Amino acid sequence: MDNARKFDWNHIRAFLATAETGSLSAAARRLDQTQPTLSRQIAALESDLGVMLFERVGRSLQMTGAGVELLEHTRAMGSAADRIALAASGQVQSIEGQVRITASDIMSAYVLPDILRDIRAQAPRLQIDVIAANDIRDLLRREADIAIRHVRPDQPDLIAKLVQDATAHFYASTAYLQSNGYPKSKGDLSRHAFISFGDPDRMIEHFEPLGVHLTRDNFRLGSQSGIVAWEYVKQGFGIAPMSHEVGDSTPGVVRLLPETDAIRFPVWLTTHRELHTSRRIRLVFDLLAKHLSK
Amino acid sequence: MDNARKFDWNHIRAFLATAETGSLSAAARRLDQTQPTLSRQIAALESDLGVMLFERVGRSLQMTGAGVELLEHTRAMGSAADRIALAASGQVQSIEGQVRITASDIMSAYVLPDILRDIRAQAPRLQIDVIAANDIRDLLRREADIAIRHVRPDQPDLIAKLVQDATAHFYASTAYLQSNGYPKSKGDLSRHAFISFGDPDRMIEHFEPLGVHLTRDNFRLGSQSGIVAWEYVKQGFGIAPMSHEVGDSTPGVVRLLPETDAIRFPVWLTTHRELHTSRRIRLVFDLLAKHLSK
DNA sequence: AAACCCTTATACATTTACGTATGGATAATG
DNA sequence: CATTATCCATACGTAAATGTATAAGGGTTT
Repeated sequence: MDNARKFDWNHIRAFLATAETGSLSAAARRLDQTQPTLSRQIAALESDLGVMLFERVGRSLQMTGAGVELLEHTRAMGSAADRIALAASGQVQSIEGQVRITASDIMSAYVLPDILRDIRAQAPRLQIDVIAANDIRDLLRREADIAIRHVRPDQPDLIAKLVQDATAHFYASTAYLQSNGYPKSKGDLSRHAFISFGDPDRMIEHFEPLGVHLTRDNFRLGSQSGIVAWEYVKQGFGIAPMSHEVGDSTPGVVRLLPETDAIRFPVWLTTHRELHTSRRIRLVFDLLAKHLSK
Repeated sequence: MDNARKFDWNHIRAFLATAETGSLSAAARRLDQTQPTLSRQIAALESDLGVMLFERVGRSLQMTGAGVELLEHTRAMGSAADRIALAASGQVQSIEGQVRITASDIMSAYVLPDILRDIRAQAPRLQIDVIAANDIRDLLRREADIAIRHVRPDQPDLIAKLVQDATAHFYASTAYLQSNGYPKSKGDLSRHAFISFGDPDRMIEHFEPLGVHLTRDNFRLGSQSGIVAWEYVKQGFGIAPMSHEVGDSTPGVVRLLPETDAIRFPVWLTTHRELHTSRRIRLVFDLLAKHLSK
């Protein structure tokens, strides 16, 4: 019947790459896939079309007459795909307007820059406003378009996506540790100085279930600004928790109790319903999701 | 970067079908897929390209300007795919030569016809010889090109593929059952007349582990030909095992002890190494594998 | 205005495809 | 002639895509 009319279009791409490079292994490298995958895809395509495309003669492949016959149309398909990519890229680059992102000051300063670089590359005409704030802004009142938060939003009108299950550890500067000693266990932490982000009482009750028992006496210095507090940690004033992504890449600061279980916190990407209609918000949302999901 | 240059080509087909039919559900029906699959594929394509293709407005989708822009190139890609299918179909139809298939006489008579019809439709110039034989032919001596067997071949030079784990049951004609009574349990079978395929002793020892205890006295009639023996069953001479595929589609014959576990036997498709180089053998082998795998 | 039909989006279980590791085979190299 | 390197095919565990079931949102009809 019209059995041959349903084949996997990706297999055509595999055939094209194999024909142009001359081997399955080279095609796999070009397509960022593995050689067994290409091997199976070509075999499946041959089976679907009912035609042999290559003769396996020792180590190298030789294209059959049928393969040559199909190659021309395959090239046409490939160039159409290239034109789609090109046109889409042009559409993206023409996107303009404003998108406001709100995130914690820590994330705004230390995590977002790499992502913003990619956004800039893809849509140079877009204007991004980063609202660095540790209190939660109201998306429904359009104080921002996209929010990066660590709690799930309660309003059902918002679109929320859990993009990461991040981990945090305790960090301190080497200078601090040389003066005050290295804590060997969770119990040792109670004798150390901590830097608070925001309300110390909330930090105390947050660490309690983890087996880290602190009191207000441990918090002699702090700031509502995460960046400022982290600066105090770098300067050797004490210990503070930090996401491993930021902590591990800060020079002069080391992770404490590395064998202890990490502190886990979720990362939620939130936006209002306009995501479904606005190209620019959609673009930024997708790129944020891609990068934050690692 | 050139992020948009790597997208799933099948998603382009999904976009094309959605654009031409006007809805995800209709596109899913055209492509023999489900609506959630299409929904995800379009969403993934939009994310990969960084462009919104449709606006979700109530029940119907409306294409965006970006979608219209890409549609033209998408059509080009689709028509190239159609030309590939057409050219491949032409290549298949031009395949000619002889292919010899060996199988049991039962399978040759009752199972192969439907498959042969498909082979004929795809490659009308192919000459198929079916060697109906219940003894095993030697493929290495080229007595046949492809063998359908119920045991795994021992020669390592052969290519073997397990295509099915078939099931068989006991069958008898309604006329026989009205005269001799319906067996209610495996034990009842010992009091009935059986028709033998080939050697009765081998059948006896084959049924022993299944809890069906027979002696030579149960076999008063038989034939080395499966078709002839099955004819005797239809004529009411006794009981015989038969694959459910054949048994269930034979009028006037019913399955005994339906709640009893089925008799299981494997179906192996075997060919010589020429499979890798011969288009016609490859074609027939793949079609047999497709149909026999259900 | 209520009921219905058709649409799209989400949650979960299953199937499918993929990557890693390995074996076999052939051509190029010392 | 042995050795190395490169290529393709197969086996198996894992990750991704698919299908089923279900909910929710709009139009259309009664």
